Amino acid sequence: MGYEMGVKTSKRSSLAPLAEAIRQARLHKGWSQRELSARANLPQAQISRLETGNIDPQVSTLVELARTLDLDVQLVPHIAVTAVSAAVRSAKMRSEQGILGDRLARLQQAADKAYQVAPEREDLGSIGETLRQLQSMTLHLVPLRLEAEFQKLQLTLEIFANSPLAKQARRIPSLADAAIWLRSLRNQLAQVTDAERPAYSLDDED
Amino acid sequence: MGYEMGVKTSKRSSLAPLAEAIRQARLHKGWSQRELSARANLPQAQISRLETGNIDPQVSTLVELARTLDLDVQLVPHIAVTAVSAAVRSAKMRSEQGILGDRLARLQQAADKAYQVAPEREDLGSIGETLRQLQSMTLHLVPLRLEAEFQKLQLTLEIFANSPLAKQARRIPSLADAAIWLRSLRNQLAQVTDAERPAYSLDDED
DNA sequence: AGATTTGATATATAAAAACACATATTTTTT
DNA sequence: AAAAAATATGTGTTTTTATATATCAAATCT
Repeated sequence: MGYEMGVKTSKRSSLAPLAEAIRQARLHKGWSQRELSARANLPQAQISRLETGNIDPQVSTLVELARTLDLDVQLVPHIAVTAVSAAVRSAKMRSEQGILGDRLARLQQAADKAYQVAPEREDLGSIGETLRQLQSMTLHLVPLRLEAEFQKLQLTLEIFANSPLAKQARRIPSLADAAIWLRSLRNQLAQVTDAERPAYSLDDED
Repeated sequence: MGYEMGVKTSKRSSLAPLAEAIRQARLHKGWSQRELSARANLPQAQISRLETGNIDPQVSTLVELARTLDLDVQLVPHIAVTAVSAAVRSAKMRSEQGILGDRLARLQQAADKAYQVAPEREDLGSIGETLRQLQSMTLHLVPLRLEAEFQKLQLTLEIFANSPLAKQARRIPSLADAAIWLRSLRNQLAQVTDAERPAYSLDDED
């Protein structure tokens, strides 16, 4: 199977960074190849081949994938690459901070509402309080990994607040767990703010 | 000839900016399609078709052309495009200012040398003086259009300084012309520095 | 453990680029 | 105005992607 792949591989080696960037962007959105394939209207097989560097796609294919992933294909002068990298990094950071802030605000609102429904539940009070504290902290990290947990908690809180039955439900372990988890998260962040290194890494796992 | 071009054009419309960027980069280098074709090791016909948007090239083709033109194909997050544009603009500006400064310094050196050879020629003295003034000015524009003229002048000065025969040549109109041209250029720039708009446009002619 | 999802490959067909030429058509130079 | 250079376009062949579909192995979820 290894016949005549000399030219191919050399030609494609320069494409590897682009392929990897596409993959990372997709993972960052939490999309599977199939999900991306549906959104970009391209076969999943094609995306796999592209990401693994087994093809040298046409520019329109790359552009379409990029567009779907909120990316722009641009030609950057070599003399500007470092400046551009810095600009991208800081723009990303700002954006993710904003996303995190919005999430925390919505969570806190949901927690407050739930607490009004059931003021006897200490865990709800704790959750609201911790969320308030988290918001007031200047975050030195953008803990993307937490988004899934946050989403679950948001849902739980909303269901609790809106369903009149949920109040007297026999047990809602997720809420108690969430209270504990949130407090420990706040403690970790407090350490960070007190001049320590981040407990959660800032970079992606590559 | 216009049969079935619906899909093609729509697919390719998003590529137009890239094609145009390649063309502009090539023109900025002062290269013909043939020159680029030789450097990038691609047929000229292919470059023409790409620049006119008549094909949807493979990514390796785009990357190879870009690399030859000192460009990098990058995926820029939409949220970062404005910041990136700014970064690119300022990096370009810094670089071009540097190029212009170097050119002026070399010109002045050549003019001085020529003046030493023939101190009786007033035009040479004027040229040297004007070049000195141009260098000391903070330039608000990057007059790329002038590079060709500068190059010619540089050559003329060097030939004059190095050839012992040139001194008593019957007429060297280019030198006298250059002296006048340089002075008028300096005057225009002086106006600019005195709060006016640039006489030469900063942008390219598109 | 079993079911589902995910990513990588395989195959066959259609479409398009890459290529090497040749040749117009425009633009620039002299 | 003529010559030369630069760009666009045409043709036939080869190579490669794009697409549809199926399958397989591995990771993930229940």
